[in-house]
Amino acid sequence: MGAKNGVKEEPTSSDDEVPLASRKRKKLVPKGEPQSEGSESEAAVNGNSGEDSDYKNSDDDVPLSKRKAESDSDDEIPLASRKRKGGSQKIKKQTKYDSSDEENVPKKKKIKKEPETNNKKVVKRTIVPPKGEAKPGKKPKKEKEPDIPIWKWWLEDKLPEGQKWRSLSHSGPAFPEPYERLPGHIKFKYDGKVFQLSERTEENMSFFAKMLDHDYTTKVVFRKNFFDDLRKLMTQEEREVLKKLELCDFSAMHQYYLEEAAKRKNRTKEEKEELKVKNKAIADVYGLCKVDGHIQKVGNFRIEPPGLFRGRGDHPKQGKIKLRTPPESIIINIGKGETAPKCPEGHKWKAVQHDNKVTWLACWKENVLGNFKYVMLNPTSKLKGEKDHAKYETARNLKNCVEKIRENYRSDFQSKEMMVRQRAVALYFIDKLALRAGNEKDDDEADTVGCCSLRVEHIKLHEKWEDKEFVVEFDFLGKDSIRYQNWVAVNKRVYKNLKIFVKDKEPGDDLFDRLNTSKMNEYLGTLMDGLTAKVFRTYNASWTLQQQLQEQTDSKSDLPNLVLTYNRANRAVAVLCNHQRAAPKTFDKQMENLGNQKDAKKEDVAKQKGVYKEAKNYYRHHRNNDKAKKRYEIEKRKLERLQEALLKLQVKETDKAENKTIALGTSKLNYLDPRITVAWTKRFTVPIEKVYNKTQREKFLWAIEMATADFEW
DNA sequence: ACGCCGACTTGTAGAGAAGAAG
DNA sequence: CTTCTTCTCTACAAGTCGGCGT
Repeated sequence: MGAKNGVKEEPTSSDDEVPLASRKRKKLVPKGEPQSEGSESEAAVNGNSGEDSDYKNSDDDVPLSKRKAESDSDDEIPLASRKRKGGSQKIKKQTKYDSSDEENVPKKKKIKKEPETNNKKVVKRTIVPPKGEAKPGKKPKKEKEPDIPIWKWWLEDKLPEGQKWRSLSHSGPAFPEPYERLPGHIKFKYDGKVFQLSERTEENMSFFAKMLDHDYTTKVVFRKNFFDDLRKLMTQEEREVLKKLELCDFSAMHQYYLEEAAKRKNRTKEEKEELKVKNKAIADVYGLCKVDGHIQKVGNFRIEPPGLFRGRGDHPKQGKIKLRTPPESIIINIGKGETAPKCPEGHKWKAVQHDNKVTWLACWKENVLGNFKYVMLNPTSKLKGEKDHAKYETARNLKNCVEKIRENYRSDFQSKEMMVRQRAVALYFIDKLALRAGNEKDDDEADTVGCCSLRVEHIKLHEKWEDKEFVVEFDFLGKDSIRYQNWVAVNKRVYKNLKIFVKDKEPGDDLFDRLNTSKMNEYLGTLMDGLTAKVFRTYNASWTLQQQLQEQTDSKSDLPNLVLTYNRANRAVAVLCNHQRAAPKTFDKQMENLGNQKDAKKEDVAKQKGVYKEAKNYYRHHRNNDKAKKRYEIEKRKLERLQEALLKLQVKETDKAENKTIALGTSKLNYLDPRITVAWTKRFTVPIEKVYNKTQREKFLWAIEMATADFEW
């Protein structure tokens, strides 16, 4: 499946055969080794309000949830008791965000004044009445949609550069259910003795108890982080007693939650229906908003519930407690002149702002990593659709100048300037292998890399590998700690350069020590407007899809085989982008089942063949017998249908086998220009629902409308 | 130049719904 | 109808990248 071969000629050498087929990739199951962080957290607990609270991450670790629900601001975080300056040399993260009010509001550059022009255009008032809670059964009154359906956004007037909307109203975010205490008979025991827990500790423990069957709870780092945080959030009395996680007996709690889960699963039809109605009522209020006069779906309108942080791979912060987010932490973004969504009784929003340079409706800062979380629109919205379209247009644009860029970097392989050489080689990888850019990462994140952050230890150079020359072996953990393993025959000059880059370096040293993503992107920007590293991924993915479809589609194929062709093209892209999934747990069994089904069907076919032949024979000798004729025809059709079914099974089997560890969804959703797919389905009259499910059709409605059968990328 | 921050896209897992098999 | 499988959808973590302040 040399998807990209033949396109990117490498004049200088034989590196065209990317041994895609030979890739062996597996998810690295990270072994959670100790990673002991020292005793900082202990200090945190003890120094709770003392002057020695100068521990790492002190800000992050301050138990926000100490705040009373009614508290009206963040101010009560004992600022005074915390040092924010002294000794901060070793404290990198800490300053990231501070707890004082102003500082916690994302400082938007120029949000202060909105251009006058908008005010004029502010469409009439909200249709989504702000509500404290969903009123089941009563939907917000619907207004009729404006003349131009929203998904034909390309027919609408463009907004001025940088402006994202003219008017915006919504109902704010929905909050998760409050914690429900365990029934009295569920006891928690510590060191064999029943112990009465405070509500907060019980809630925090419940997060752990619910996960007891999960692998996470066996990991040392996870357990330590959890228990450290748990202790910080305990009452004084609890802290004095509950000192070791190992002595905590969660079995009663765990059992209880298992039963609850079972109950949930065994809900009756009526209960399910009731629940559905209730959810719908919530979605009708919080799931919709109005942008520039159009009703649009909101994406993630629910505030994330509290729980334990599930960092992927070997994340140093896995297991830390993600606190419940109170309204006091949430910033609302709405149109000027709109009434802010109603805040839950007795609370108030952290702030209400009117910034039309951003697309989010609400945001808050999450306590574990200190990142912002946003409530944003659904992918079906104009705002997202337009952006998506623009992304693909940029990638298409790259198509026109990619050859020049390639020539460019090839000649840079010989530059006297080391940075330029490194940049050229890195770009070669980004282009040829669709690697991610690879920003630097902090020590308190999982150790993963991309192109620019590759280290010496991640590649091996082979003068000869199997039948190829100048092979680079890649083996590293990429995004989400997914392993990337590949053997690539490269341009000879690239190989020589790599030899130089590696020379006199330790395994842990940066391969491209003069390079980083900003330099790369800055450079790319000079080559083409809007060009950045990730555009290459989009470009190569979409280009490969089109190429594969063009090459592989046999217009005489029947429908199942056409679909198979599409899936194969899709798969070639997924392989290129290294989109992996864990092999389904029951994969082998499933394959076996399919095999059995196929055998059975084969038998049926054989049997039917006999019946058919007999009928045929009989008919041949009784030409004028209507019954014989009818029987012959019936048996014939039966046979055909069976053969068809067998074929389908066969196709299914191949498709499944090839798909074992490959995830198609990501590329379909994020990398493949939907217009290519749409054009293809139109050209070969494949029903669109064979390749896009409902959500996908909604997301790509713009492309379904836009692309004709002759669309060419 | 560089590090931090904010906003936005990309990515996998897992829950829940729907469908097929027994 | 129940049970097991498969598909769909949501949740939320983890990237990318531009801009700002120093």
